[in-house]
Amino acid sequence: MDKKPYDPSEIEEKLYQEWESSGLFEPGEDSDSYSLAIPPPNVTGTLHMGHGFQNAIMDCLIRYHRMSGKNTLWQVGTDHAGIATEMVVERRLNAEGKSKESIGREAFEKEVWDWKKYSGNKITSQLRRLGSSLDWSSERFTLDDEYQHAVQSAFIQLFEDGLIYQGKRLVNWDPVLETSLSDLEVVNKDLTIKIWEIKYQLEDSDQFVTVATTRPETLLGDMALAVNPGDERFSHLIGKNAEIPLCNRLIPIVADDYVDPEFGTGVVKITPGHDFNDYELGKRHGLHLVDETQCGIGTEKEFDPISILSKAVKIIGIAPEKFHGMDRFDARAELLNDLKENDCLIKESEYESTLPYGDRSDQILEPLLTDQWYVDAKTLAKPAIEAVKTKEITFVPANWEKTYFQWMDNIQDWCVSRQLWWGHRIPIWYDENGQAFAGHSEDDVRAKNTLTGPLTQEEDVLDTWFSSSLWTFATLGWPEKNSKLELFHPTTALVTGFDIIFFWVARMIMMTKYFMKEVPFKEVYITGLIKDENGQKMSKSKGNILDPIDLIDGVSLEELLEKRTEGMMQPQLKEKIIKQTKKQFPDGIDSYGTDALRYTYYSLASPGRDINFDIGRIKGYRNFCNKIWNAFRFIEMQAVNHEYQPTTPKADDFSDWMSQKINQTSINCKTHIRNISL
RNA sequence: AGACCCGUAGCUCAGUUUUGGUUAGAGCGCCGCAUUGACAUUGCGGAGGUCGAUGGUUCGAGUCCAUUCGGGUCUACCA
Repeated sequence: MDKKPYDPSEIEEKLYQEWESSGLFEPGEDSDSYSLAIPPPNVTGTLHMGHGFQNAIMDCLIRYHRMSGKNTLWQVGTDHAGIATEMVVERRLNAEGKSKESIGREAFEKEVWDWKKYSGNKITSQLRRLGSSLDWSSERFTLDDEYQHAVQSAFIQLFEDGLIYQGKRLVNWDPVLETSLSDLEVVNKDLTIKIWEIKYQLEDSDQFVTVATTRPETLLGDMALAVNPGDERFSHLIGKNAEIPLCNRLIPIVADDYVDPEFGTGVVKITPGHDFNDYELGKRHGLHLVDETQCGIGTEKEFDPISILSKAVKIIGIAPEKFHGMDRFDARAELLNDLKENDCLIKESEYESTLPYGDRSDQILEPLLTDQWYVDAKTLAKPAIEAVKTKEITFVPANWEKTYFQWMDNIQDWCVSRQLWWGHRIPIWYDENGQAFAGHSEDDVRAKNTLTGPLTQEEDVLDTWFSSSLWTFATLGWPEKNSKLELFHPTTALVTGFDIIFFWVARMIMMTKYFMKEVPFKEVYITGLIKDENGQKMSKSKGNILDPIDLIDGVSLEELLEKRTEGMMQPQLKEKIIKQTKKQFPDGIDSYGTDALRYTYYSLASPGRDINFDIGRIKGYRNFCNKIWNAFRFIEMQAVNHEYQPTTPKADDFSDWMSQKINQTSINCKTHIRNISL
């Protein structure tokens, strides 16, 4: 017998391989089933503490039920993560002096697939290292042929049922990635920004009105001014025209309740092509261009917003020639200058407001008028709301239901098209007249609609979350009917973070209710966020990221520093991060083993609460593992030394007490696991 | 503007609903002692808490109610 203390790395990996190769994690045929679907991690990503935490919980649940005799399936798979992955590959191309446009769509897709192959195994090997007893025999990827077929089928059915439509509307536009984003991908940041007051001359008069704006360049696309109907200061102006400075265009002054007389100057410029509220107001008043020099009001049908920005957010269209081709912010500076020279700029001041940023690109977004595909979320939401109201699905902890309802009750149609190349290409073909037909392939579309003319396929791809909203049933082979789907759907529980309740959980419920007529899962366990020991969110820019694998296998200081500083968006933070890391982990991080890590997660887990991960805790649990290890070593040694032979159990006080304790412990475990209080 | 969460020992956290009930627990850290044959990733002992504050309900409140302070999150936002 060796004299060494507990050394987890030696035994854990070997044991996992034995488990996996023996088929222990694979499901059987028994109808008494229990199933979980893993929230699919980004295929090119790496595991973070949150993954570690959630997988530890899921593994506990699945192992408990497996050992209780249930037929278990823990579905594993990865997500293609459209924008995130496309960005990474694009950056790599740029580093080589290439761009995605220069190599073309097909070559680019191949690049991404290569990248996926290169980095895709990393995440799965990390999941194995965490000891997660996933069924690897049924691993799925959201861009597998079978999964693609499911996504297409879902899209086609929604299209044919009239729940997906194409529309020209304002979307949140990311000017760097040059794609639309859904409302959820917008991050509103609180900032101190500038606000300017600008003079608009009244028609046939030497009088003017003053308008406040934070985006003066949108003036080039103004279609009206608006005042509150009850505001006596301006009631005489309603119905009159004003001239946009520098633009030689007259715009009507309209009355609308949207205008708050208390705010700014009480007069608002209306730019329906570049602001969501203005768009709605413009629609109400039927704003449209009568000719180049005059905007008019009319019916809602006549509403025709104008856009003065291209997809690269450069000035175009009806704006004066001199601004054409200028970036939005350059145009702003230039325009302010011109306004000043023409005595049209009255005031510049600062005020607290918010600006929309892209969650991936971290750039200021621009509302832009484009053709996009939308899912009728309001219709799909109804059964999804019902499912939670009737307790077909329960949230743990229950207070998340409130958050869920709050969002679902006010849900907006979901923009699902993205102007990217990496993803599920929208299964739509257009005929010569631009009419859209849905189908699995060009042949399919032709056959179904008896079309003979030329067809062109839609260029856009689908929002990644569209495909992941089908996750629980698409992984089981839907739309083909099969025994697996029968056996394991709905899944029993979902374990995930609150940050994707809207992105994923809500949409899964909507889609699954629609296609399967049942819920995707019966219980949603919402975990808290793993933060650092000071309660700070773990993030690359703060340099406080911990890799669960490093806690398991240990890491040297050099490696840790390398990891925390590579590929940084803000290199100026590098020194600070190095200093702080050196201080916290002067000798790197010890190897603690998977069991100690998971035990730490369990001990810190409390439904719905964020976790401040304290490195001290894991040390304690490693020592606890060591204790158990040595206790067994001791027993083994004594058994050998004393040539112990098992005999029939004798009734005595001590063993009665022991078995009673063991029984009670087992009952406690059952209760706690049922309540997911680990 | 609305909704939600947190505040308990020096630090990180249990305990708070279902069920209010004697001296409020754990790990780490700290102090003291012990110990080289399962284990120093050790053993034994100890100090340390106005349970954020105020008021209320109650025989009894960390736990229930109201108010309030501090920290955080989400959703929606007016030029």
